[in-house]
Amino acid sequence: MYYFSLFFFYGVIVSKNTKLTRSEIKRQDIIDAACQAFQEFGVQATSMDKIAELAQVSKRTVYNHFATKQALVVYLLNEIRTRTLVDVDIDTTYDPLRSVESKLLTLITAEINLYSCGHYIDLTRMAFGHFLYHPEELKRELDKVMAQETAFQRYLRSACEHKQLNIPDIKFATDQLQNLIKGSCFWPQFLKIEAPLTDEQKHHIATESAAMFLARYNNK
Amino acid sequence: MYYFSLFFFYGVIVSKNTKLTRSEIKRQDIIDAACQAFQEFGVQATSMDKIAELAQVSKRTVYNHFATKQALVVYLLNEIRTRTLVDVDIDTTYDPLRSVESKLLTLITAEINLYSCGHYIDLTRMAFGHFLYHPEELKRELDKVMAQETAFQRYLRSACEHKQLNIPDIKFATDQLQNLIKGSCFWPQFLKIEAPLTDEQKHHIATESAAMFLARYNNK
DNA sequence: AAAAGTAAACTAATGAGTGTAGTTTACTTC
DNA sequence: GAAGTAAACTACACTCATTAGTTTACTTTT
Repeated sequence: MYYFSLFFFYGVIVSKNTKLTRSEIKRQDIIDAACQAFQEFGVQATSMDKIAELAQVSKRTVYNHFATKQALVVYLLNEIRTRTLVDVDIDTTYDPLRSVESKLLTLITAEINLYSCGHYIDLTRMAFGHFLYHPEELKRELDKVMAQETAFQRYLRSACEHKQLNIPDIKFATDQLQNLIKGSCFWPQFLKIEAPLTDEQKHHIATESAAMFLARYNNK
Repeated sequence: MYYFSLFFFYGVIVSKNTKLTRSEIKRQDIIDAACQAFQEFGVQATSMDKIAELAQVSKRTVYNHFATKQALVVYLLNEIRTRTLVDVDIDTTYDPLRSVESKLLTLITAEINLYSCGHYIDLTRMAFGHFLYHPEELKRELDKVMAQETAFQRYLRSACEHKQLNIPDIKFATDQLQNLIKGSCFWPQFLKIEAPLTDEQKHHIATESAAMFLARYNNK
């Protein structure tokens, strides 16, 4: 059972008082159960009866909290996304006191850690099961998640302006760098065909990605 | 309607006589309909009734040709795979008369074309919808498809032995190159979030992937 | 005549969502 | 601390739609 709960307590409620009402506990149980089941079996293959059973709650209670299955799915997608996007707000302007390589490594590592936190993968997996056959909706969902992409772009542009890098097409180069990282850190995890990366592996991928990128675009 | 039939005629039958029996025609209609529906809506969301309707065939006829829905799915996956793997049998030994860059471009282009042929994407999309929540089976299916991966590896090893490239970890470098290509040519197509690539785009990606790879590993 | 196709009605199971009558919980108020 | 109350929970029986797969009685193709 590789699942672990994404939801523990509502911060707000915990802060006012450690005690949760029964209703809140039940709601949480439902959300946990749905989260687990959707991720493990997919949205389609998970019935509301199954969720009720997993949550140890009557089916009627599930419907008291969420009017429809769709509502439950949408709630979860939004909830996980907002919890995932703990905005990786890294300074993206070129700093003459720091080597481009070092800065790039920091940015790459941040990205790898985002992919490794589990929630991000879980979110996209769930979204996929739900949206794989609705490309327009999928595109919309994914766009919301791709905020990080621009961090690279901003820094690369800044470094180019300071003549540290020589990149004819920044958008394209950003994609190349992203592809190097995602191919090793995101997709295999997404497909659950590769075990989670160790810290050494992450570090190796980060340094090698930076090395290849700089070999191509460094302004020597 | 972006679908186009993957199945037209059985080569064998066509060669003996241009005429197909009614049974064979019906069978083909069923296969075409299933193929289309599975790719468009997913296996789960496609009922046998729907397939019969699309194929303009009675439901019983569907069951005369395929005992169960599962049998139909398995048949299609195998059929598409064998049709897709028109083994890209490129020579992978280093040739002193040809630059590494040129040879690499040939290999990369072959790979991009494989991804662009449509069948490959359709196959993996269908396999995914079917196997996303059965990682072990998915892994097995994918492994069968990943024959091309070794072509790069063989050539890179050969070029290393001839001191043309300097690659400490060939498997890792192969993955890097694959990631550069797949990130632009496979995944966006797979997710149907990007229009098919034009020839210029393909060429651009091929040359830039080779350039980045050689910038890193060329033995200058 | 044999093989294959047909429509249509059928079974059995599943799953979303509802209605109901009775029970538990938490929070007053006496 | 006992009694009352409203909200939330429970079990369960129900509707309605869908879907895999079967059966039947009849027709068309080869």
